[in-house]
Amino acid sequence: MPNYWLMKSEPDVFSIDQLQKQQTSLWDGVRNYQARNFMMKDMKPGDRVLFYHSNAKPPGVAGLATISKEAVPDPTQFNKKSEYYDPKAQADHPRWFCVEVAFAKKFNRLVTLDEIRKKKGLEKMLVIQKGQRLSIQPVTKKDFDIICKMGEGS
DNA sequence: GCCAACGTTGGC
DNA sequence: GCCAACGTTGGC
Repeated sequence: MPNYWLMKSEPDVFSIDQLQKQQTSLWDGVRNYQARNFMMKDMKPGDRVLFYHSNAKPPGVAGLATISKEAVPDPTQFNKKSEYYDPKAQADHPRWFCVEVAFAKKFNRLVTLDEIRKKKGLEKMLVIQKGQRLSIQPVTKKDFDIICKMGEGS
């Protein structure tokens, strides 16, 4: 049975269109322990993902992805030239992990944060809770399905 | 660009 | 282990 997630990305940095172009991508650069733990411990291949565009105008869910590989050490933590370089990470003791995601589909229309706020039944989604800024969040199947329908509508 | 909310760091 | 200072997120 798959789990359901919402993963945030700033479209200026990495968008659903880029994922579609390259089909798969490591979800690297996550530097938050709670988000890391979701990837390390809870995500497994086949899990479904709402691809959320944050810091966008407007922000919202742009499409769907699927977890294609379980977590591996995030290579950017060892790369001194990367903005995600972490001097405290050691090769034999990595600190950060990332899963691989595969493109699934781009919605016909963006499901905006504003619509999610107003939609009956989605009141409990973490993404609309005040102060919630975790970049990877668990989602219920019910909420996942509602968002999918909204994204496929006209 | 502002800033509320939250996470992390580091001195003690 | 506390907590002030600082950094980041992300909507607006």
